[in-house]
Amino acid sequence: MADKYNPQEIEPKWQAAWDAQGLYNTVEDPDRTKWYALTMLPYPSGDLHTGHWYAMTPSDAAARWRRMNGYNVFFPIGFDAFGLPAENAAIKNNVHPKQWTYRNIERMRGQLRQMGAMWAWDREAVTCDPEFYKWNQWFFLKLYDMDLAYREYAPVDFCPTCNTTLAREQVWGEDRHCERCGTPVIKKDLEQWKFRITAYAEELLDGLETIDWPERVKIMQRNWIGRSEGAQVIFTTEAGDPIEIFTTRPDTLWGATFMVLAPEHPLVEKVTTDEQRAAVEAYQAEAERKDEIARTAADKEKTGVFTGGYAINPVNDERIPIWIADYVMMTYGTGAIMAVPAHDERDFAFAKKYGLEIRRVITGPDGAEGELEEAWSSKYEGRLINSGPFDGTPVEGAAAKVTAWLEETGKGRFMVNYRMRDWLISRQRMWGTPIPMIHCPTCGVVPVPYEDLPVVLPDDAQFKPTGESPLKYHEGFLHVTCPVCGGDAERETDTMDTFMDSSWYPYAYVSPYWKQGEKLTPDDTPWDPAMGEYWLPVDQYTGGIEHATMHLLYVRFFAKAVRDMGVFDFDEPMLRLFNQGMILGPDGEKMSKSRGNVVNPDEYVAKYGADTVRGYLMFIGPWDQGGPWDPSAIEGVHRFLYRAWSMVMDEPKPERVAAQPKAEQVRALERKLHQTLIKVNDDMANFRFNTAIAALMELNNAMIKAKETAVVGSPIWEEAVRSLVLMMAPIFPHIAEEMWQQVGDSEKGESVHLQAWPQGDSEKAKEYEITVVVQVNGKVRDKLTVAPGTAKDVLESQALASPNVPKWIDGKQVRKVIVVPNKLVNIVVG
RNA sequence: GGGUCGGUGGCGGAAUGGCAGACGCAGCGGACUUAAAAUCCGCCGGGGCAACCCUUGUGGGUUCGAAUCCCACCCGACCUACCA
Repeated sequence: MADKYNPQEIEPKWQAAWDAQGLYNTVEDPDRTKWYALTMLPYPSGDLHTGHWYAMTPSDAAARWRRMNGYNVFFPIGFDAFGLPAENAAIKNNVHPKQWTYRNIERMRGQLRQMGAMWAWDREAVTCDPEFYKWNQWFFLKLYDMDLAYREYAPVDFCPTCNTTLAREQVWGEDRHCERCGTPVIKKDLEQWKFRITAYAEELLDGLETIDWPERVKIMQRNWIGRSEGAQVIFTTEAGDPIEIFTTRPDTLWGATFMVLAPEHPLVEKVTTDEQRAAVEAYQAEAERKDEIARTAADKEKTGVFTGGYAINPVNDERIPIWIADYVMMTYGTGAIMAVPAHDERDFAFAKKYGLEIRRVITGPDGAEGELEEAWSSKYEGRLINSGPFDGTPVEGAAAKVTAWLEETGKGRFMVNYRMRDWLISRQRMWGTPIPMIHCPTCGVVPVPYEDLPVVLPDDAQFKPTGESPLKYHEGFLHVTCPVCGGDAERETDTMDTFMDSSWYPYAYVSPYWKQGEKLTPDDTPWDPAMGEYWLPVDQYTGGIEHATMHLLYVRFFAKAVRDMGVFDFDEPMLRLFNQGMILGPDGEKMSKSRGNVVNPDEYVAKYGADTVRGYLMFIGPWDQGGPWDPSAIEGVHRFLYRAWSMVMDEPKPERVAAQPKAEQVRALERKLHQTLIKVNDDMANFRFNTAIAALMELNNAMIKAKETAVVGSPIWEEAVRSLVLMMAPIFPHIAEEMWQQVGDSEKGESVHLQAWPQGDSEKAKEYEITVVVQVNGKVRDKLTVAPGTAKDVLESQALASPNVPKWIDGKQVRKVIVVPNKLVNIVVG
């Protein structure tokens, strides 16, 4: 008897041995096909939780499987180390965020090692290291040079709890709350830095066609970008000020009976008459307040106020009233609309409520021209009426004709509008990358010269309990001489959104902290170009879907911008994406401290070992589905490892080894083995770990039985044992390594993780006899055991002659017999 | 309101047009043990003595045959929301 399976002993042993051998160190080998496998980098919160295990260990198994299949696999790790929790902890406990962060990172490195993953620790990167974030600043300057970074005074979303502005993507839900803390955001007018992501809107849309990403994510990104085609038309106020509008229905221009501006629209003040001013200002105040107190979409009752002003419709020179209403958003389109109540549901409701004119300009499908009960908005049925030169035009295609006419007459033009806004990257917090800009009283806003990078965060910052950035009060940080005129100036105190870090970290990993301590120039590259050339782009990315319209959009934008800087020449940063689901508490709810359903993986690792925890997480169900953690079900995986261990490690009984096995017993094991090899390989390639493990369990069960027969003395037994161990290696790296040292014979001493993945042989996997079902009218009545490939007519006659069939067809007429070779015979009687 | 995904034993799930319930958990019976745990062997959707019958959210349809395809509905999860 060999020793019992003892994960607590073998796991640390192998982790140390792999480290010592440098088994997972990165080697750029031009003779081997590279595979860049990446899992979203963790935030160093201080503890690796079950969610991390669920995201990372299956990624590791997939990466290991690739490696055994001959790829040179790069599987790096690092830390997304900037962000609010560090700062909040600093305020609470009076430690510098840097100390807090690095302490957490140290702890999490240890926990990550316990996973037994093939991390490329030699390429680790920590985003709060100045040698990392100096490149954020370098990128910022490059984007500024390219006019892709700019500063704008505009209303922005501000979280009063986090004390900072947020990107549109970080504002969630009906009540427009902060993604991080849940506080409803408020609007503030601020001078803020933005990245011109909208410049790439079209490309971001088109690029989706070229990448192998989940359809769900693509749909979310498409919706987020929100492309719509229409026309820009310029109305004018009576005073002659232009009011630009965007419409997807230029064919309804003659039906515009009023205009609506967003309450915040800059022209409101000017068009409002004295009589209406009080009402308008009251409404504006109300609308602003509505932003502050969660404006729910539940009450859809439309409200608005007449400004007293009028606009001229350029197509027919009609004078129409201008209203303001909060159903028009300042953040979409131009913040102003032409209202066509007859053909737009919202305008219809508004017109009804305030008694405004509803003028029909499109007939019904039956030619109806009468009064409407509700808005008629079909783009395909009906003809234009009351529309000047376009009377009688079928509505299908009318929009294009009107647009052409608008262009000819100079009243408007074709326009594509996007819902997506530019990326607001300014944050008013301290623990982030300082934006490398200087405010000079004489020269204005001036970039920090490249050679002066990095602008480093001070180590002695004093934190305010309010969360207000200490940078604003830090004399040493603040004061600077203007690089242009040499006069006294101040540094920008805003820092960058941490999504900046995650937008390029995949490239940083190929040669982290490259050019350490060196002065930077605009012609630098943020990583070793040779390394980048070999490893980039990422072949397989894995992570949660919650980033669909944030990180996963930014990272694509950034790739296009970096390409246009000339740093690399590909268009998409990640060729394949897989989104895992979410691991839930035993109660089926999201794990949270307040619910008290948090499962601590360290506890289970201590009890069962990392291999069991890895395997259990992969066994729960399909990886993209997630699911609840069942504390008793983990026993099943542990038992499997225990049984596999004694099956492989314990000597078989000598009398069984000496005996002569029956040929069919040998073939049965060979068949099962090759069926498993084919199945597991296919499952691993497609992230179907749950069924791969089930297949390994089946093989193990079959081998436990076979071990009690003379099959153990035949060569197929050795092959099966070795193959099982090899197939287990990606999911269960430690136990597989330990077992391999016993069964690996010729390769003895060499790691199981350096072995080639065993190949299944479909000939050997073939069944030599199969069961064919005999049905009468679709119900199973008997079964035949035949050789595969038995001819149709033979099957048919055997089926008709099978013992249990006659009583079902007696007295009835056989109308049809359906024979599916190797599957079934269905006798249709009636 | 719109979009996406899902609904299969007591539970997690397998099967994507051809024997529903692989694999595992829980449960039940047995062996070992003074006993228990662990381990091992067996049973395990429901009804019925049996022959058989019923069973994949509900109702319809296509098909020789449907968990799987189509239509309608119900329920749940996630995303999104006055998008002009």
